[in-house]
Amino acid sequence: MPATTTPDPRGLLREAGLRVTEPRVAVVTALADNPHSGADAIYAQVAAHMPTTSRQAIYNVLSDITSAGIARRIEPAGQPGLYELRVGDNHHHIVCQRCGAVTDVDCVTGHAPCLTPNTTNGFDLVEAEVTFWGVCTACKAATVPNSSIVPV
Amino acid sequence: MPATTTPDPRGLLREAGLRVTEPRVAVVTALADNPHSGADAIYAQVAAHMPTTSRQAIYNVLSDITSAGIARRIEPAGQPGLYELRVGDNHHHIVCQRCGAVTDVDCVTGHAPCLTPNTTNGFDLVEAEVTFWGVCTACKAATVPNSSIVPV
DNA sequence: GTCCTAGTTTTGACTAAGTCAAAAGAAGCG
DNA sequence: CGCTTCTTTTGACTTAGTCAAAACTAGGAC
Repeated sequence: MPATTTPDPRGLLREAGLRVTEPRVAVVTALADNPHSGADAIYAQVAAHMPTTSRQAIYNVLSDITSAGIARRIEPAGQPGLYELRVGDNHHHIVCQRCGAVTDVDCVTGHAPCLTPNTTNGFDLVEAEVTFWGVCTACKAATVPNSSIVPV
Repeated sequence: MPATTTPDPRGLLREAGLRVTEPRVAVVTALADNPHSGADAIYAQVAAHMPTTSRQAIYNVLSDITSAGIARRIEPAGQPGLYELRVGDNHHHIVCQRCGAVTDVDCVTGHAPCLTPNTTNGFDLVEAEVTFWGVCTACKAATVPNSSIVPV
């Protein structure tokens, strides 16, 4: 009953020039079902179906598919690295300061860098990464309203 | 020779309602001299003058002055937490993808959130954090031009 | 000036997240 | 069907940071 929204993991891998193996298919599928997951969450999900999987394999696969351009790694302050399959559209994220929930936000301009600073201090600018911080619906509704994980 | 740009560490601490102790003064001074330093770099700098200092003391002080509002913690992806004394002006950062160097960029609007997404997915928006990624002058000039620490 | 007490610092063990490297195992070409 | 190269496993290790209890000290009270 997991309504696999996956656009064919095997195809994705093959197109990226990566060998199609069980762990890789499992990781891509897990990411398609649960975007913005960390290595550990993915490991848990994959290990449920494939108990022989090692945590190291997950790290390997994530790093492989990230450098192959299938996945992207984001790292909001105070959280371990999270991965998502949505790549190349230069979108951004809203992160909940209380529970860490992450959702996507479309980029206004649609191409990188979507913003430019008024002075670059001599840097060659490649990309602007925008992270919106706020409080998600669930946390707004929660009973104890004052316990942020990220001090403002 | 260290042209202490410090606006009186003792005053800063006292105004924030914190006890003025040697480790705290040393950490604030170190941060004033070297903004965007990590806990370890600060520890090295402080320990040079105060060899009895413990790494834990540095973590305590950093966390104290951060929650007192004297310092701010930033955490660019792939790097440990960095601290700076410049607070309350909602500025942003440019980070070098090769060497990790960080410099400040003034915020265009000057107040938080300086940007708003076109959909908040139900989140209450608090702040927009912008990180510009690029290549610093030194790395542009470096001999080996292709070894980023952050894959694009 | 001296004492007291809450707030600080030290010490040292511990956790989380991730990396490194060598050996065992499989994908897919010929 | 076998070979070669790429993957995965195993397990030790590193880095960044947290937790908790004991020792110490800044600064107000006397």
